[in-house]
Amino acid sequence: MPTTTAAQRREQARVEYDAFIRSCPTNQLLDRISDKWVSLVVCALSPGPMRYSELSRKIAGVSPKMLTQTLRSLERDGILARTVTPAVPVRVDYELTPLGDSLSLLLAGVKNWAETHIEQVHEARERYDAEADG
Amino acid sequence: MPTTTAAQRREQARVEYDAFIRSCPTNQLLDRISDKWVSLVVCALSPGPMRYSELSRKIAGVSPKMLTQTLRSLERDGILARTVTPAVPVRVDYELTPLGDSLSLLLAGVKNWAETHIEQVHEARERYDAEADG
DNA sequence: CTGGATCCGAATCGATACTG
DNA sequence: CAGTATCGATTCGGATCCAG
Repeated sequence: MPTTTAAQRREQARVEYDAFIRSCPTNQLLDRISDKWVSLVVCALSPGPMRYSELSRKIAGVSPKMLTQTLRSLERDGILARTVTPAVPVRVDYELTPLGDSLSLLLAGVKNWAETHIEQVHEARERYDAEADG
Repeated sequence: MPTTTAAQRREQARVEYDAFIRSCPTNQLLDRISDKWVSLVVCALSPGPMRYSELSRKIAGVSPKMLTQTLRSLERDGILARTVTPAVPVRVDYELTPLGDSLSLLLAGVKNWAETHIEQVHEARERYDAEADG
């Protein structure tokens, strides 16, 4: 007789669903842009190219580790291009690709929605929290 | 002389920047919709109301804890409404509010971008990984 | 200047068991 | 049916040190 039934079946469902989710383009994209630093980097780069140290200063609170990590993954995804200029102090520039520009446009849409509706969200929160108090 | 300099200054910058980020509506929204389950719940609910157990089944891999947590925060933000019908087995329905509908529209836009561009991302990844190999 | 490697603490997720 | 409480596992992010 089976020592596992419900647990195994649920585990199975979880794995399958996980695969489904990961294969969904929307979720892949959400996973990507949801990263805390991604939108900031894309936003920072949208006016034009920037050096590593410039980004590091503009984004302020980011650690070298996270900045590099973010930059690398965005480069891998074709969102931005990395250009190394071999000099005595090495110079590295980051620049949005056309795909990156397109993404920054989408982000602008998100930003627009956020600015239009965030107040409603805040009001809803206050109502909700007020009820919780009473 | 100070034993802390760079670290302290960065810490300070981090705190300030953190405040800036959190006050930014776009980031607030991104934080919200980036949650693994949020988009799934909104998507599941967009055709119409659903009961807790229906959601639980439709979203499959979610644990009760995460489902409740997601539902609660969405309710707090005015994205969905929770309706309790006192009966012998209690009945609870969840339904998108107008704000939630609006959000699901935005999500549709995101989905559209994702489906249009995800292939480019995949191609970029393959190129990148191929270079890494060689 | 531009990062890579490592360690560690915090936060988060998920499974399980239990309640009304 | 609709959750809540708890605990363990995992993951993430930051600090630090080091290298090209």
